[in-house]
Amino acid sequence: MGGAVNLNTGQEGLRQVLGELEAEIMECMWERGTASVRDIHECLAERREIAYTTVMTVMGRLAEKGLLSRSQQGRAYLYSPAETRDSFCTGVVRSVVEGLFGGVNRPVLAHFVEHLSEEEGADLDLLAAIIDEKRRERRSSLPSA
Amino acid sequence: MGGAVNLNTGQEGLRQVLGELEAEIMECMWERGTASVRDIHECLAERREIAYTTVMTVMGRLAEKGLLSRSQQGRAYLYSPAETRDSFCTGVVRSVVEGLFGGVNRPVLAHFVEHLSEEEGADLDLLAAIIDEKRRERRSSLPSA
DNA sequence: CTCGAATACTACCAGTCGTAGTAGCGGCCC
DNA sequence: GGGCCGCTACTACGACTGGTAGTATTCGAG
Repeated sequence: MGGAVNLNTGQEGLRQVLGELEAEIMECMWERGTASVRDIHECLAERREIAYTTVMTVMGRLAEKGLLSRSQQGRAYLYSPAETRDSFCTGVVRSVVEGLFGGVNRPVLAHFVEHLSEEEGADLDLLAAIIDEKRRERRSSLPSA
Repeated sequence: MGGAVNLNTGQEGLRQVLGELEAEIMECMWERGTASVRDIHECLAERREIAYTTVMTVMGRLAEKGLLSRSQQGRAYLYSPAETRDSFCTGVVRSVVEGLFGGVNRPVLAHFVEHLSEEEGADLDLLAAIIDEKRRERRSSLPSA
């Protein structure tokens, strides 16, 4: 799956759904893929003072929430993100849209295209091209189901 | 501006950004356009028991947050939504997307089309049609800039 | 067996939200 | 004019979430 969108905005955006520290930690985790509490603590400690146990607690909560998965590794746990950043963000947006508009469907998309185009009008053509491509792609990869 | 999307999902979705009661109240407000605390209280009281002052407090908070605006009307305040429901929801999604991906731009849209199409594949054609229409519309409404 | 690293448990504080009581203010009716 | 009524402002509190961190416990290595 094309992880094409890697506009790493810092954790500003994650803050919509996560706490400050949680976002920061997830950002670290996505950068590394897999890490121990120690690793993340060291990573954060470079920038600011923070207790090891604080990091541990939050990572635990993150795991509870299903954002991180962990596997016992002898003495320590090894954590890894349950989803890619990309996938996670997409999921967040999806769930917001779903909640707000009752699903991602034609009227919603239409609505969005309309509103987006008011400000990012120029992208409309590009978007059309992309969709066209996807459609063709799809059509050829699904023989006739 | 076409307020075309009126899929009233109840306040499920608003809950992503507002509290339960806040969402419920906003829903009422959007239905009525303008109302006093009394009005909203009566509206809610039909469905459940709730103190007048509770409604007042929350409406006050909503006004503080800028979701409602109010104007003194002799003895009482008259509240009205600062934005339409549609506009509000769109704004929420936009801000989420912006925060998460750093703006609504081509790669993000592309990304979305890609992901959405994985599950709502059928909508792809419709979406394409809509965009096409918008493009044509735009082209004809903008003589030549 | 003992030490040390890592985790688990627990706690505390701040902020938000739902909930609501009480006080105060301004008109209206008598 | 005075008192009552309705409305607002202020205040409060409990639940929950997130940041922060201390203490207890556990488990492997030496």
